[in-house]
Amino acid sequence: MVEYVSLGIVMEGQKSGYEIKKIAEQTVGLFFKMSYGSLYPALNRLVAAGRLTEEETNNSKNKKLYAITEQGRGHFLEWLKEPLQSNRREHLLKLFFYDYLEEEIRKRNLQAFQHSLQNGISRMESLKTIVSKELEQLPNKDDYYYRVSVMHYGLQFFKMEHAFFTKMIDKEEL
Amino acid sequence: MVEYVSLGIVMEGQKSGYEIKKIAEQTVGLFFKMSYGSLYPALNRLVAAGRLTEEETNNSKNKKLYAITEQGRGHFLEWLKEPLQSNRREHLLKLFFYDYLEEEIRKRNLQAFQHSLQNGISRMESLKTIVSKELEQLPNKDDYYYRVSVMHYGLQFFKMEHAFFTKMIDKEEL
DNA sequence: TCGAGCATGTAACAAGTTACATGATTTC
DNA sequence: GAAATCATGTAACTTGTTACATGCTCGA
Repeated sequence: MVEYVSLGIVMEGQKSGYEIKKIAEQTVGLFFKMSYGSLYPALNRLVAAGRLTEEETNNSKNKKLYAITEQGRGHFLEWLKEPLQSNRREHLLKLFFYDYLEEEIRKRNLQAFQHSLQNGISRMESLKTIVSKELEQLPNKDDYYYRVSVMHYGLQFFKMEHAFFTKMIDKEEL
Repeated sequence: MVEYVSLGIVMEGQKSGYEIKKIAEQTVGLFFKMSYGSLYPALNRLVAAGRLTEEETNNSKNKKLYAITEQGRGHFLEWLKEPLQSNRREHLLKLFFYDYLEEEIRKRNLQAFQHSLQNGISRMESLKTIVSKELEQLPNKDDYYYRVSVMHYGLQFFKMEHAFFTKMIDKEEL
């Protein structure tokens, strides 16, 4: 993940590791944290793989500037094209870079994800009905309030994402 | 995390590793995955630490039943008492077990979390104003649609959680 | 009898965090 | 001249996943 985010940020132009981290914090920081301990090794791997170039700036502060290569750009866009998946909020990370993606693929992926959300909503709704019935049979249903609440959370979550992605697809004013 | 979830599930009564995994999938599976590769070693660690007891059932299927000890119960409840944090959705995991927590601490923690959410909403709202103004200055603001969208996602997310936790605090019908 | 489900486990690997280590530059 | 910020890096550790390995039991 660190590698893709780094590539994505460098897509904008030459950056130092330090700058990459700052940008990540200020933009996707809400759902993605990167530490120097993972960033710097990642940058070195990306250089070794030919996806970034490293330029030493001889300003005595040991600052290095990273730029993306054609290969790196391709690699990043391949990743960006892949279907959106909710795993570890990767879908939000991808969404942040979605301006770089062609409209056609973008729309296809957004709609596919939207369908999976609709699916989730349906599944949660039937589960809710079943659980509610089972709960009615119990004399002490108050003892399961929080246990059951996480199911409701799931439903709210899916609905929120669904509403949000509907806006994305229609490119509504946010 | 696996350790706490395992303890939490065994709080209900004796279970095998296999059962623990199944229960986890069916309940908190939406936001928490556990693999056997992490579960079985975790159970052995918990036994070694005296938090679970292991009972061999000689049913030739090599099934083992785990039960929680007093120490394990205490350890689990200590964890549960700690302030709710959004990190890796730990707050949802805790919420699932919140029926085990005393009302006083529960209410205090829920309210504290609620305040942090309110804080998040405020921060996102001011950020939104600033970014909107900056965006108006640009001729090509459409090129930043998705980049900016994740900020709106953050706001929606906080609002959804806020609404949900309001219900939790008031113990409203879900 | 065959496949699904029950049942446990390990070893190699992946990804990231935390703490430590170092030093320059800018700002007050 | 002290503190904040810029700037990079490593080593040990944490936590978990994936793939593999093994075998029982029950129902169609």
